[in-house]
Amino acid sequence: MIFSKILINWYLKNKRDLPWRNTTEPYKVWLSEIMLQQTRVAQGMPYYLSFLNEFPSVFDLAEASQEKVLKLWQGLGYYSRARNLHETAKYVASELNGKFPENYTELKKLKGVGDYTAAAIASICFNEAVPVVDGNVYRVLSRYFNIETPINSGSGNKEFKALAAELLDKENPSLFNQGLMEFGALQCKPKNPLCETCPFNEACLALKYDKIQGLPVKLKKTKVKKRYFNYLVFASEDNKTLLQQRIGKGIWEGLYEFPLVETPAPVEEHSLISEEKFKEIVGNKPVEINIYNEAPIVHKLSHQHIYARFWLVQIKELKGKAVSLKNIRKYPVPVLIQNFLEESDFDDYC
DNA sequence: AAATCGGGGGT
DNA sequence: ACCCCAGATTT
Repeated sequence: MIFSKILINWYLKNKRDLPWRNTTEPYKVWLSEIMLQQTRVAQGMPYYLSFLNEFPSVFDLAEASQEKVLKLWQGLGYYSRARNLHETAKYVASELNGKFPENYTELKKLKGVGDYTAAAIASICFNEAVPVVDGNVYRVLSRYFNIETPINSGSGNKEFKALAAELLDKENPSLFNQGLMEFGALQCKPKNPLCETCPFNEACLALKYDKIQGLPVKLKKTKVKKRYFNYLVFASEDNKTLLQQRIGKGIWEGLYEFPLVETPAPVEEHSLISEEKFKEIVGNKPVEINIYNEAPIVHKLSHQHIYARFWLVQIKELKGKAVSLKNIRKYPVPVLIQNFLEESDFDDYC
């Protein structure tokens, strides 16, 4: 039997019942695809549901503040997705009268919509015969055809996309694409794939040559950097603190955090208070600071390990943009800060 | 082509 | 510890 036929039969029998599969509304499919980029279904699911609940249409999302969008996105990671999501919603609502583009080429022009996502939306919503190539597709095809081209190389992407396009069932692109991804997620898993019950186990070349473990081939991992964060947690007598929004290119752009003194190495109090950044934040008047966590909290991200220590700064009065502690929950913050707030009950003071 | 951007789960 | 996840964007 032909590849696509077997695949679609497998899919119809084994697919999970997921909320974004009960619709072809571009808004809902787009939302799910953005959220699921580099994100497991189980992790993205509650965010998908809360976003749809809060923003039933693209107009609702467009009208929201960026802070509200980021707050709802908090904990999902890759926050540029949320910023691009919001920007695209505003564009679709105001420039396209709320109607998403209806083909791959036009979809790809939207911010945050790349090769994969444009193909996914085009095929699922509009039955356009364009192949999706995500992590699942790389794995399934590399194994079935015993392809050793690194999947994260320029030629690799082209090769797998061409292969997927060739295999694609042009009559059923939606079923085929979703089937191929679902098959990778449930059957042809990265570790311990279910080859015994696999409908392709007689044709799969990787299984034949006992190369399941070694495929797909992926090039190097970039080295993990270590960073040392010293957060200054102010607390005034009228229950206010200082938060600042991260700006610029780096991590957590747009999220809020306590005033930060980053140092190239771990520091103790005497070194910390002599840092220029510390003086800039605290000012000239001497203040008493107390370490909250002697042992740094290690916050591990895929490309950097952050060693964070929190310093409590009791102060009489905070001027300017001080944040009332009872409002602190409204701000979008990194998980590192969220964890501190929960552990310390810092926001329960008042 | 390589680096950057999160957080969580599986092994 | 390392890898992976319905990748996109910038350098």
